[in-house]
Amino acid sequence: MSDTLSGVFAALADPMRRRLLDDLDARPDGATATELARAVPVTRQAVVKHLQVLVRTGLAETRRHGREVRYLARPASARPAASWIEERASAWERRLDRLTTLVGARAPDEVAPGRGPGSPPPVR
Amino acid sequence: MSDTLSGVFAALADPMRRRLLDDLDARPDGATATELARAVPVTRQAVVKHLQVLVRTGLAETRRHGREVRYLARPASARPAASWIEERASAWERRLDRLTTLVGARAPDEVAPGRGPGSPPPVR
DNA sequence: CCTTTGCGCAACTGCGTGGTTGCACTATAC
DNA sequence: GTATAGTGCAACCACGCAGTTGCGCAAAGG
Repeated sequence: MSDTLSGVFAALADPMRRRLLDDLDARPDGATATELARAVPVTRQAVVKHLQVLVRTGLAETRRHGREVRYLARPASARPAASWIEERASAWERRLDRLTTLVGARAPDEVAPGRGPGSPPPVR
Repeated sequence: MSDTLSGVFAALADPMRRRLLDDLDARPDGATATELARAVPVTRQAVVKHLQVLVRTGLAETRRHGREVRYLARPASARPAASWIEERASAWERRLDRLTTLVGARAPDEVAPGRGPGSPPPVR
């Protein structure tokens, strides 16, 4: 999972982590692990681990104030993940459109020149 | 993890699964597990398991033709996940905007959306 | 008929990880 | 000073999962 995309997806796959991220997102000046742990049915240590995952994937960052460590949300780091999904989904929809227009045109011989080089659309 | 959002995120967290999804996405009429397994350095069984995960989360569907089972991509099922991210990211940016205007408008050249995680805005 | 090919099921292993407990350390409060 | 949170580190356990191997079975193709 050294790949950053996998990291983001994996981080967001855990409901607890999404919950913490939301909690963090609601506090403009962040929160400490112990604060967050009070609102959640797990140990502070567990919360810390989750926060470390978020930090490691860039979804959160830390800032020290005296002896306490405040965590801040950085949801923008998840944008590439959202883009990945969106690319596939829209590509699929484009293909669907092409297909339906093709069927509607009911003329296999006047098929439009495929997209790009190397990938002709052999509808089989 | 019975929650569907977690399922989608978890499914996409695996590079192999994303790879298979892309491979599937490239074939308009789907592909069988054995076909996909030929292009990938793992067993057919492993591919089948991955495909089952994709089906279970709605990211793919199956269709039987005779004795073979073709898998089709359904990337649109991941849209809710993308939306989840996008909501948080944009909310965070709104908050940032509010903050910067509050601090004093002399700021940042750009707070525009759509950049990678590598260049965090100058939150100071 | 028999052979081949592809699918499905089950068991097993290795590893990552969510969660816990316990303890040591350090900065604040009294 | 002492007491009191708050943080960090480490060991440990349970569970899930990616991946493998092995086998059985059904559908095509001779």
